[in-house]
Amino acid sequence: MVRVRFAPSPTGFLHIGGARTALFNWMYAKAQGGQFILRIEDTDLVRSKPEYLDEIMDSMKWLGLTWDEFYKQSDRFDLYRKYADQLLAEGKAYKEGEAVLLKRSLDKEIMVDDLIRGRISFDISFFYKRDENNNVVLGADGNPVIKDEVLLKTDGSPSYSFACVIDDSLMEISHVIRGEDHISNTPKQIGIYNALGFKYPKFVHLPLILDPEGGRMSKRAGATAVTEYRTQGYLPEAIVNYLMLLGWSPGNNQEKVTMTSALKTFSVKKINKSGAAFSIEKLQWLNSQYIKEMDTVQLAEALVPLVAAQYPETKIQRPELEHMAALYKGRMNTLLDFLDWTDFIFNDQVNFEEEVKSKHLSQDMRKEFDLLADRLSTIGDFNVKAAEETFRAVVAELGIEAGVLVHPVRVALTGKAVGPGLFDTMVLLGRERTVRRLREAFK
RNA sequence: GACCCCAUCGUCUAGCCUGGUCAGGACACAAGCUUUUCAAGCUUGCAGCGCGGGUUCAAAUCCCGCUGGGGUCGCCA
Repeated sequence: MVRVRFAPSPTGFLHIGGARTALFNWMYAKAQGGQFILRIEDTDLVRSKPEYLDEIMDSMKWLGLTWDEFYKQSDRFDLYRKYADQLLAEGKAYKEGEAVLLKRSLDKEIMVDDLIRGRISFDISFFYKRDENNNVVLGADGNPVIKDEVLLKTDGSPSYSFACVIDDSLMEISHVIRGEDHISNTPKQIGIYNALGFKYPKFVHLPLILDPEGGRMSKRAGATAVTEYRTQGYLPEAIVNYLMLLGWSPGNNQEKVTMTSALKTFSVKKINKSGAAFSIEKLQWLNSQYIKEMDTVQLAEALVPLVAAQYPETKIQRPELEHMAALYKGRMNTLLDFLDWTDFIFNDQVNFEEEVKSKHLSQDMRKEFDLLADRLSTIGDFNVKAAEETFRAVVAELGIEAGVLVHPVRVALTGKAVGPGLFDTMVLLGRERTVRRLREAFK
């Protein structure tokens, strides 16, 4: 039975890199018919915060990464203490003040078998104690001093490695899938497995996500927390799709992948070894693809909270929102883009971009606008077809090219030089506001 | 610095294991088509095996070195 775990520590928001680690674990569990465990590593009593825990769980649920079992290390301190006492009794550990340290065995080298990297061997010098200048500290006998691993800290809480090894063993984790930054921790943990007499799980170290320049992922490089992407209007499906492509490929030149099809081919051995730079452009493209495919009703539903946050007083109702969603869904990269496109509908006053206004409305077209407004006021049903026929008739009557009138009218109605078809826009705005904005354009 | 990992278009990647198919796809970028505008869509284009040695009839693919990038070196996780 495959059993994997994601083990975040609640000392910050769920990071996009952490989300990918969780995703790969989750996918492996699902692909193998196994179980996915969420284990909260809150052994740092000072830095762990309940609000971060809530945020991590919310983000995971939002991404669809649901878990089969849940544990918190802070509930298990007695257990770690018990094993520390056992090692103490066996003479495999010793006390230093209140802390408990592991006596290191003096193996010449330590092997770690990694499912995607093969065998990694560590030089024993990895465990040498070093001073602030990184020079190896020598003991009285002239040999290097080995730095022993802390098992229990002075405050009684377990060290990361100790709790991790005990939990992975007791929870019967079959595959430890984690970031590459843990490779160097693995030989230390191997020592703990050996002392405890526990079997090793299989290790899988994922390549790290790099910033767009290939450097270390940091706040400066853009959004790092999953919640930030959420508030910026990215869909969970798009994020999940993008993240799975970072270090793994479904083959067959697929980019947009459904989870169902991804799970059919997902395998740990096909995961890349090299780090992957995060590209916001590709995420945006995927997001736009998912938005375009979204059902209009569903899209409108997703837009409701954004609209409510931006326009708490709005009287715009659901049918109209759906109409807007249908018209703009082809031009959104993120849900947030919707608000930029549609501000002219929510606001009484049109917000003109100066450049656009001077380009399209500097020439006085009062006469043409008034004529159009007159005709639009008198047609029966104000629909797209009727608006277009009326518009074409006015243009013909004035003896001008359609384009001469189209652009200024769009700017007068929306404040923008670009957007969906003009007649769709008119109908969306409604006759009353369309006519009013035409009449007031040159006042 | 020490130890460890890694290396295909600017970016994500297929191909590498089991050497021999013009090194394939996607994002971005550029051009064209379409069009009342901008997007979208469709078509086309640009662009890559880090360097140096081997092994071999043949190397992106196997081996070694170099260089470059990343990670770790806490009583943080």
